[in-house]
Amino acid sequence: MEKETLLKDLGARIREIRNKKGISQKQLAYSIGKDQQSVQRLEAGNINPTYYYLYEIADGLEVDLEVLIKREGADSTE
Amino acid sequence: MEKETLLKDLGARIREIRNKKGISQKQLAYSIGKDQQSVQRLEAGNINPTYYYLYEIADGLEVDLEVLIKREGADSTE
DNA sequence: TCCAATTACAACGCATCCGTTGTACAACAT
DNA sequence: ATGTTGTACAACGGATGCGTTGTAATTGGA
Repeated sequence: MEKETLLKDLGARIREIRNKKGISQKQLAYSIGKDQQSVQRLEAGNINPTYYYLYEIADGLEVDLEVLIKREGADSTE
Repeated sequence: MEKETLLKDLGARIREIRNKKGISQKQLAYSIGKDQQSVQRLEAGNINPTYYYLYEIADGLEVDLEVLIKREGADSTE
């Protein structure tokens, strides 16, 4: 799996969950002490977030970290 | 959850899985193109690894990324 | 005793994260 | 037309990731 694809997929999952919750990038960002622009870059797949950053996002979205991580059809040997 | 605690827990899980597989830090590191020292710092909880780094580690350990992430007794609202 | 393997810790340095500011554009309401 | 909200893109800069080198302590085998 290519790094760029991996990050874009992650961003897409985060965006999907956020939209499902009906909150804006700004609301999510502020709820965890960040800026709208930071969330935008994350969702766009432009950054490779740290573990703690992911933990904060999961917290802001009120989901378990695994939910952000889980890729459907994932295969550990790919 | 404190950042330091979170990283130490993550490192401990990675070490546990690696030991269960019976491979050394050096073997794991080399299998994913890294150095023993990098893995040592990760397991010690001294770094806050990126998403892609975790992905590589999971690959080297031949487990799903969720396995590294999953914390027993985890609560998204904590 | 000598040597290899494993793990740990510290320092250097380049690349990257990510907080922040500024800006822009579309959709919508007043 | 003006203001508001949501989203996107770029640049700056301090902080940190992490690859690398060097070193050292421990364990165990020849």
